[in-house]
Amino acid sequence: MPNNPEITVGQLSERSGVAVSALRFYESKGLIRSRRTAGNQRRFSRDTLRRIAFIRVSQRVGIPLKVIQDALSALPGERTPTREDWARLSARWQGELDDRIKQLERLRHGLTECIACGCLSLDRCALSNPDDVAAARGPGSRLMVAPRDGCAPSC
Amino acid sequence: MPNNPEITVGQLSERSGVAVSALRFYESKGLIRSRRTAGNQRRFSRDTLRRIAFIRVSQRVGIPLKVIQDALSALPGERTPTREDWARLSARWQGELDDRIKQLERLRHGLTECIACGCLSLDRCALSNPDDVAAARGPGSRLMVAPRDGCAPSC
DNA sequence: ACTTGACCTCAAGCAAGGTTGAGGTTGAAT
DNA sequence: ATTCAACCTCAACCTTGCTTGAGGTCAAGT
Repeated sequence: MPNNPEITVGQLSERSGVAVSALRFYESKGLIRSRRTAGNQRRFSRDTLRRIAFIRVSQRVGIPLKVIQDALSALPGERTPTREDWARLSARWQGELDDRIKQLERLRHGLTECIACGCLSLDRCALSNPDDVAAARGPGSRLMVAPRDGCAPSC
Repeated sequence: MPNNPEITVGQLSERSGVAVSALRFYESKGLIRSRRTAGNQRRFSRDTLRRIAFIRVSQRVGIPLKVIQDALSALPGERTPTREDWARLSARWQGELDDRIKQLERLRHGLTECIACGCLSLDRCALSNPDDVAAARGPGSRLMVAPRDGCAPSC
């Protein structure tokens, strides 16, 4: 009883704060996995909680499930992921997070500068960058938030 | 010709980089408005470009269209919005942006700390805050990103 | 007059990320 | 032995944020 390694979907839901329906959905998408009992009920290993933590964190940053799934597929799968496995994974994510934060900061900066001078216009300040996190994927670079800072001279 | 104040939906699309269908969609949602010609075609005033810039910027930060629409409804509507109108609006948004950035930073920090020690677990580090921008709405407060920083002692 | 491209409406479809409900089983406790 | 919450599947539905297509009009050039 001290370390029963398996939990039910309900327990997983309770512990993670994620609805049972969502958990089943995640499983259907391959984000988490489970063993089945003789009676066809799901049993999750406890490290699934970590996976879910990772999923929710990633979602909050705006990463789509598919991409999260790709990332998670880098984890071992058979053996329980080690601390290092997680560390490697999250290191990658920290890069994404950093990028995202920088983007937001540029945005905020741009908003300050450009609105202060009244030129909140797309063609000049290029505040509207169509991409976020997904940016890592495509080869085609889209117009970025102002190479030089602000939109100073033209406004 | 120097200052024809009105543009067609196609021109608006071209200048903003937003698809015509999306522009019509925005109009249907009340995010932008247009006058109609005798022949029932849309004509937009040029400051619509600013609105669209604002919309796209806001979307990038993860704000849903409804909320953006609420914000935009604070703009005059009859008279063309002045610089100050925009400034007021964007000041509000900067607050949101700041919050969002802070959240991300807490996240990154949490990711560093908690993963370094191998305890990426929901119940301890509470990295999984279900809400973002939407947080302003619900009365029920969900578990927040660590009151104290990190997950130090328990890990 | 006629062609052509840009415009119009309205309905349907799509993708993501789930939730809801019907109808049926399991399993732990009484 | 029975009960009853918790589990199962599968299909349908929901919201957001658009796109696509059918069927029709408008306006400018030849």
